[in-house]
Amino acid sequence: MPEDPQIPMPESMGDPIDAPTRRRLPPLLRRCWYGLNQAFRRRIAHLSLTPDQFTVLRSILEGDPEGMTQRQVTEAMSSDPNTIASLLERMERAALLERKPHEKDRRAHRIIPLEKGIKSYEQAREIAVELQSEVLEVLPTEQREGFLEQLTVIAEACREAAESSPRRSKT
Amino acid sequence: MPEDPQIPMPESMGDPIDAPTRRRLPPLLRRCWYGLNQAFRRRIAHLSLTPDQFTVLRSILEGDPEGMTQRQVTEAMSSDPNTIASLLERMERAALLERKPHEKDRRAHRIIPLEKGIKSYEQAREIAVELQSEVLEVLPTEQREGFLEQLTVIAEACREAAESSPRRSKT
DNA sequence: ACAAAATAATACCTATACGTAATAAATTGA
DNA sequence: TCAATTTATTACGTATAGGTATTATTTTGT
Repeated sequence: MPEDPQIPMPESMGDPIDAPTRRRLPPLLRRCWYGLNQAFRRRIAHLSLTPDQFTVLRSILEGDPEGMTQRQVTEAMSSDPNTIASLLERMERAALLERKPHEKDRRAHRIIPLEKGIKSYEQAREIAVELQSEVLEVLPTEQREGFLEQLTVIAEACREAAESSPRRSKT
Repeated sequence: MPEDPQIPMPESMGDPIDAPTRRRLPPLLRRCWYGLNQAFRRRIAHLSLTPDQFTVLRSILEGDPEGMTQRQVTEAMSSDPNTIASLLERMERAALLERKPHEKDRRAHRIIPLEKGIKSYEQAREIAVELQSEVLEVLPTEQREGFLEQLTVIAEACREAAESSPRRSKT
């Protein structure tokens, strides 16, 4: 598709990699994530659901409606056990799901979606699909799959960067 | 570089756009942003600086070291006035910057970086540059600029989606 | 089998994210 | 000019992000 085999190279290519004139990954990801999140939050506010609560519901409904553990939800959401614990606590209070003792592992809980959670999820999902299409539409059709593939590679690299950056000294 | 002019089309292309088998923009952006942030937070923790505080310093140092208003910082960070207000308050307490009354507009403040903020920023920036390179390296060189361009387009679309999603009714 | 290490959650803390409301000052329009 | 509107910031409340420490269990190594 590129009419020129040479890589298109903007003038800014000569600038240092962190110059404001360069396209930099972190600010771009920041704008993407905050913008997408804000849009979604506002569009589903009437459902009394937050974007993260939606993501929890998506994770457990697509993952294992019979009951993932909190740890599994944490992994599925690329999140943190602390964050997930309080998130699930609020969602249980809101009757979106329930936590049952795990029959095999008495340390763990099974997270079970409730009717209210399933219904809210289904309504929000339509809005999510519409939003995603709206955003992806700004890329030419032929570029979309390639872009998402590259983003997948970058996502994996980010996850690895996080894992290889320990909290304390690498004792 | 693609050996086949045809767009590579995974089998999952036949699935509904929100099927778990499809590459979906929101989960990918989530993994990218959280992973990158977590990695950066851990790598600069010894500087007593958070990723957002770093972003504030970058914004004012690249924007106008003579004193942007909080509103301008808010725009530069694709953030929210409330968030920025408390962020700046903590940073002022930590002596990273100071807020001076604006000489033209008595409602506004000028945000001035302090020595400590500049020093911390410079140290963190090297880590940020290294991290960004590390992540981008997983893409073949020829794909990087194109990817960042597409991400720029997506970022703009996300921002527009957020702006066109009002908090309340569009009264 | 048993002490040590690993694991699932929780408790508690600080930092963001952002909604609503209030305040004060600047801008606008008749 | 002056009342109405807009704008910059703060105050306050709830939700999320994630660090450290603790508890309860399970798994491991010998």
